[in-house]
Amino acid sequence: MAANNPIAGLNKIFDNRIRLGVMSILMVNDAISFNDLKQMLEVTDGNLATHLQTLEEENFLKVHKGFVGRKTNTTYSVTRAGEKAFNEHIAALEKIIKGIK
Amino acid sequence: MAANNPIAGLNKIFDNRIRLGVMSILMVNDAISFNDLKQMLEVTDGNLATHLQTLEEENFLKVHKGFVGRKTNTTYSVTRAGEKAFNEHIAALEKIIKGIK
DNA sequence: TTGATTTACTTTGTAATTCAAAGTGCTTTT
DNA sequence: AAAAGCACTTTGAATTACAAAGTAAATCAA
Repeated sequence: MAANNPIAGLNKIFDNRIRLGVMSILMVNDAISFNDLKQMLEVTDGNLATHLQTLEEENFLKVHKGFVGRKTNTTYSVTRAGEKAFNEHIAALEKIIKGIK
Repeated sequence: MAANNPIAGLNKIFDNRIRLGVMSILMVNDAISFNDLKQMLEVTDGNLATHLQTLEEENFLKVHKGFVGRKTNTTYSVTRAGEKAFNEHIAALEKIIKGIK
């Protein structure tokens, strides 16, 4: 194994830009709604929903189905595992970036 | 358009980890051979070849088919356009990372 | 000199991924 | 009552990614 392999520490889940975006938003904002994410990332709802599902299946985020009055209000936040995995991914990215400069 | 869209500045070409790895290596090393890249990134040659082709078609890198003695020695290096595009991608990544911390 | 190996690929075929669009069910607004 | 919004799911098509096998020219090993 090449010890200097720059991409070895990257997480495949975060190769996708939308999932990377979702995570980066949720790392600094607690409990963001589906609609907010959709607007922030400028994606279709079907597309966003599938990526959120992927992230949820990986246990990287959790869903809170709540209500505002009688209207459903779904929010998302990162799990401990998601935080850990994302930080590791970011660390790998930083290593790549540092290698360049 | 959401002005705070964190993923807007990312380049689709560099979403792929192998292409990201190739570029990050070539940004700091001039004239790296096919075999060196293959070993550094731990990929199959078919896989590497197609990603190099993609990068070449985008005009992000150029190929030098040279010789060591009478043996072929192909090396790769980034183009000006590749350098620019990659730096922009890295800048977008850094912005995402900075947003997190 | 014959056979194995290396380099730098290309070709092939499959599997996975990504995405938009349309549909669903519930609620709210008009 | 009708239209629109929210939070999805389903569908299907297109793109992408990948390993494995094949190729051609050269080198090295016996």
